[in-house]
Amino acid sequence: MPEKRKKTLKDIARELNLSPSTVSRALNAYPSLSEETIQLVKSYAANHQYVPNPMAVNFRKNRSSTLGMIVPKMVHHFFSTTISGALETAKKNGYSILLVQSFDQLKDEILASQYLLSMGVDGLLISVSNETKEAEHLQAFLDEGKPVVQFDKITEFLPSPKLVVDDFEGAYQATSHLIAQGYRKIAHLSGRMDVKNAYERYLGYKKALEDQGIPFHEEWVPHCFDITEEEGFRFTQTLMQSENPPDALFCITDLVALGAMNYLKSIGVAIPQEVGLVGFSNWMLSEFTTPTLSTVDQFGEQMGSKATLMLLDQLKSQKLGNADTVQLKTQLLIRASSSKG
Amino acid sequence: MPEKRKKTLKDIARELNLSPSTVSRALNAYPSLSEETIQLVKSYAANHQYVPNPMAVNFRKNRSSTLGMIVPKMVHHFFSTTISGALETAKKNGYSILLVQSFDQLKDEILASQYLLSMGVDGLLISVSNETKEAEHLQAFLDEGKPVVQFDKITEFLPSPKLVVDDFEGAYQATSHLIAQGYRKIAHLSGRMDVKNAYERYLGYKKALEDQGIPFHEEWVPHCFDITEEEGFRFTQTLMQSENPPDALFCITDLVALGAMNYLKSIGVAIPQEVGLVGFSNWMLSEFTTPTLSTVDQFGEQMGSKATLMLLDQLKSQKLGNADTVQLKTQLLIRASSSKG
DNA sequence: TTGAAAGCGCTACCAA
DNA sequence: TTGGTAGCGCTTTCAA
Repeated sequence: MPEKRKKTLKDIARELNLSPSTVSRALNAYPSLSEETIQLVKSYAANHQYVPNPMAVNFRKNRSSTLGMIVPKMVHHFFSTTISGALETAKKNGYSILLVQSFDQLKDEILASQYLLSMGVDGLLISVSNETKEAEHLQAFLDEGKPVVQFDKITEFLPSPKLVVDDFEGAYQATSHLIAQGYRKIAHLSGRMDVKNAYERYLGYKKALEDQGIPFHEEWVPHCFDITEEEGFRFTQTLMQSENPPDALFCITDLVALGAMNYLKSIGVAIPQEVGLVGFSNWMLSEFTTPTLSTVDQFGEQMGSKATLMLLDQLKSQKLGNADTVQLKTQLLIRASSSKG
Repeated sequence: MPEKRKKTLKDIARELNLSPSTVSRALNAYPSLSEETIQLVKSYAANHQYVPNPMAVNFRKNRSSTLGMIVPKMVHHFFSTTISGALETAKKNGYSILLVQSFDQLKDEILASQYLLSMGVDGLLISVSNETKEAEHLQAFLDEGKPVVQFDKITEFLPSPKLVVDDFEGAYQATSHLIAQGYRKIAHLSGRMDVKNAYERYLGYKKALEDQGIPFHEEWVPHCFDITEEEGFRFTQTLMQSENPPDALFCITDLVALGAMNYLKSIGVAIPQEVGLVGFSNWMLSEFTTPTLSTVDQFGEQMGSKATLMLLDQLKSQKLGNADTVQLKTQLLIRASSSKG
């Protein structure tokens, strides 16, 4: 390799007959320097394409300028938008992001945490796995003085700031919309009740029914475990074949709604005329189904960005006590699958 | 913050009455040390949860253990699988990945390159934007002795190893499959002819027709510019309304095929009975359309992993001359949209 | 087989 | 307003 020796700060100091400290201060715009010196050094550095060695800076400042980020699975559309938002915001603030997937398994999440710690990240952004029911591995960050921000999928076992979507409200609105469209027998393809988001959506659904005086039937709330298209298909089949089939389905996520849609189409049920359908998360695919799928948008990009800012705030303030939960609003997107009129 | 002072290598040396160099050598399993000392140091380090400071190591070794990765857009399913594969492989080899998106714009790609360079990455993985017709900004990496590997979307303007999918062969197989199914009037919803992947697929399509003696009609090959569902819909409409409508469509990507499918369904054309349909890339959604969409899988995970290995190889060998192109096989996935029988 | 010590590039403290 | 200089934690020569 060409091995071009890079110019260092010391080189500049020598060439300019200044001390390294002065050059350093000039480059970092210290208040006490003369405007003259600052200009001299800055223009010289620019003209000789001096680039500070980031490794040296980080080493000296005892930080890595890197944030760890753990998500269940990055191929999930929502998480990829979340990551995208976090990356942009981190970059703008001089940080980079080290990304790891937990594949929704506690075991992998623990490994990921240890890995990030060993890589010396300055803080952690995490959306926990479905299996996470304790948080020792995350507490380890706090113990080292490294802030953590949880987003979307959170655990109460770790005292850190949390950023969530208002799942309850999103589900409430989705269900209310179905009611407003004239549906009365509304089922909910739910998730695991020990996963907070799923539980909140369930509660929002239930409350909406209650508030408009629609009876709630436990048997209309099957629980998906893996949250797949296949489960959506299968549970919808069971529901539709029961003696009292529903006339609308509110699904915990778009993928499940897609399964429901596919089953309904397979037996020739008209959507939305005979059965209404609403999903959750605004997956890319929901725009392109036939009919298009009504859903609840979670603003993933914004969430990733906001979570990063919350983490950077802690890094700046050097305070770790905060364990507040910030809620982001959702937005109901009404598309063809639930629009009778 | 609690500010727990971390144990350093020097601490261990003192506590064990050894010199720092010996401890360092023991931890890194140097050949010349006595087995005894190695064991002593290693177990002591483990018991006192010593973790080497990665910043110091990188600084000392004048590297960052970080690879830059530029992709057009990470929310695209193919790229997110690619990233996933790269992340895993990098991690296994002690490297992390710094990810940036170009949003398919040269301007952003240039900024991304400069950013990665300033962050001191050791090498670059890149899938170039549609706009990239020169490579000065990438040459800058080579000039600094940092290896580059291009994958999927490549430019010939940079002499670096390249990893691509055999687009020609994939398109050839897809088209041949349609012919084998009995379709004879096969259109191709193509892309920009100045983008290599699109051009190769176009050539594969054409060659397949030629080899089986099926006439080629230029007017059956509209060119998408943005590669969207909307374009798929619109161009299919134009084709189907022409005096000589095709009986099959091979689409440059699944999203375009989805648009085609949606148009065909909207006018009541039966898929695959009346019109056959094949996409490209195996987007997640292609499994879940009705009917399910035949497509060409590109093994994104494997591609990301392989590209990373190619980059690490160069890092190890310290040689930058190589500009070979490695081709990965594709796999035709035959699903309902093209299965008459 | 082990130790001593220099030094990677930068920042920040203490002086002047 | 500027300079001198120690030192971050580690690796790696050179010497023993």
